[in-house]
Amino acid sequence: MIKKALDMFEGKAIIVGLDYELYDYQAKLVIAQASGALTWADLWRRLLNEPLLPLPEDSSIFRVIEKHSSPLGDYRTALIHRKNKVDNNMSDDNINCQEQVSNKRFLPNGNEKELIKKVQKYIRNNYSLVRLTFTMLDKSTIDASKPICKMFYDNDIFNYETAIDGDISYRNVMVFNRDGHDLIKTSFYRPKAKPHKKGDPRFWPWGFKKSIEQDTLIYITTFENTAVIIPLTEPVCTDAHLESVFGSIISHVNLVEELINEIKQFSGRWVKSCNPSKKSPKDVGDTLELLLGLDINNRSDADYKSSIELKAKRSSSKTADTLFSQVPDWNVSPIKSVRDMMLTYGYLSTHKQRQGYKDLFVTVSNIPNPQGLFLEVDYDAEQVVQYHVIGSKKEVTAIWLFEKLQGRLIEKHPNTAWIIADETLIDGEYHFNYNKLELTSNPIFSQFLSLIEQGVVRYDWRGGYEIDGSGRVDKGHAFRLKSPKFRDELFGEIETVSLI
DNA sequence: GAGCGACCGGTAATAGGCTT
DNA sequence: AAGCCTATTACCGGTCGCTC
Repeated sequence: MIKKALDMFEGKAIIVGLDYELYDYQAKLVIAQASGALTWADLWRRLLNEPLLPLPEDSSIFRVIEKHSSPLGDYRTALIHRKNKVDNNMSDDNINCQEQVSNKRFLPNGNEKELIKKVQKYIRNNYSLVRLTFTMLDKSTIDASKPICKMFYDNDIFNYETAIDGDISYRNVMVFNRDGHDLIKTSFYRPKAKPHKKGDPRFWPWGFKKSIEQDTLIYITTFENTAVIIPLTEPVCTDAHLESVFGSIISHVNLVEELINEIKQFSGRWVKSCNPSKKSPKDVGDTLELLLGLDINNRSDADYKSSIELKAKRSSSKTADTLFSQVPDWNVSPIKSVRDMMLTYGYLSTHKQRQGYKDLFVTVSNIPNPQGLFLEVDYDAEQVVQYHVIGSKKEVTAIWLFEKLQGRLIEKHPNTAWIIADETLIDGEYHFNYNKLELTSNPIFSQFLSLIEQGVVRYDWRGGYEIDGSGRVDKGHAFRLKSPKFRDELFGEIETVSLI
C-alpha cells in the first residue's frame, strides 16, 4: 500500500523532473515540498501515517519551483539547477517553450537587469520587483508582498498591520515616467475579505494604467520616506531622470584611488608571504594587510580607514566569500550559547587533537543539512531563524534579528575590495602576486534576505567544544556567500580593476 | 568542474575570581 | 576598591577533498 503510494509520488517526480529540467533528487524535493513535507524522506514518513495523501496539484508544484527561482537572475538556486544545455537534446521542445514563457513572467530579462544596475548606482535602499500582469491593470491593484509591506512600514509610508479592512488611505508616491517623475496620489488598503481573515494588502497609484503597459517590470523602493516606483523601461529609467531625483552618483572615488595606488606599490610582482615557510589559508589576507601597514585585526568594521573592507583570495580559490561572522541573538534563541549549540547538535570529533570534543563544522542553508539544520526568513517577526528537523518534528534553535544582521552587513561592507593574488614558491618560501581587484559597494539588505531564502547566502558553524572540559576551537561562525559569482546579486554593480 | 561538508590559522574584548 | 590574571567568547583571515 505504502509502496504503491510512494511509487505514485515518484512517478510524478519523474514527470516534473523532465518538465522542469531537474535532477531526480531535486524533482523529488519539489514534490515533497509541494505536498507539505520538508524532504523526500519526510514525505515518506508522512505516507506511513497517511497513505492516501493526494498527489500535489500542479499549481503548488509550480509555486515551489517559483519560490526557489531567483527574482534577480535567470539561474536556479541550490535546490534547482539548470541542466547543461548539452544534455537537453532529448527534452520536448514544446514543454521547454512553455516553461520558458512561464518563468520569464517573473524574472528580469537582460535589458531589465541592466536597468536595475543603473538604478542602483543612484539609490541603494531596499527594493522589490513586481511584474505588472493583466489582472493587476484590469483590477487596478498591486499586491503588497511581505517585503513590500515591511519596506513601507520601515519608512513610515504605510502600516498595513493597523489598517482596517475596507478603509482606503492615500499617500503621494513618486512615479517615474517618460518625462521624469510625478508625485501621484496612491491608495493603500486592505480590501474587505471573509470574516476572520485579513484582506491582502494592496496599493495602486491613480492613473497608473494610462502610463504603463502590461508586463512591465517595476522597481519599488523608498527615498526620504516616500515610496518610489520606477518602471524598468528604456525611455523611463534614464540617468537624467534618476539624477534629477537622487542627485549625482555618490562615490568614494578618492579613497578607492588612494587604496589602488597603495596596492600598486607592490602589485604585479612577487612579494614574500608574512609566514613564508608554511602555507596557511589566512596568509594571503594577512600579508596584504601587512603590506598596507594595517594591523592584523579582528575588528568588526571595515579594514581600510573604516571605509573599505579588504578581502584577499588566491586566484586558484573558488570558495565561498565570508560576509561577516555573527553568532545568533542568544537572549531570544532557545539555544543559549555556541557551546550549547555544539554540544546539542555537534558530532563527535574525528580530529586527532580533539578527542572527546563535539565538533560542528557545517553549512546551514535553506534546506536541511545532515544535522537537520536549516534557515528560514521570517519577515513578520523580522528574524532569520535556524530550525532543526527530525522526521516531521521541526523546532527553532537559534535566531538572528534583522536589525543586527542589517547593521553588521552595512558596517562591514560599505565598500569592499576583493583582491586576487597568485601564489608561488620561490626558494622554499611562499610569495604572493596581487594583481586584480573587484570593487563592490553598499550591499542591499532585502537582497541578503532573499539570498538566504534561495540558499545562496548560508551560515557556517565553525567550531567545537570538549564535552566535559573547557577545550574549544572557534574559527568564527559566519554568514557566507556560496560563490563569488553571486556577488552582483548582493551588491549590484561590480567594478573590476587591473593592478598591473 | 562545481557543489558541499568539513576543516585550517589566528587576535581582541570581556567577565569574573583572586590578590593586594 | 583597584588591579591583575585567566578563562571564555566573539570576531578576524581563509581552504581542502570527495562526490556527482
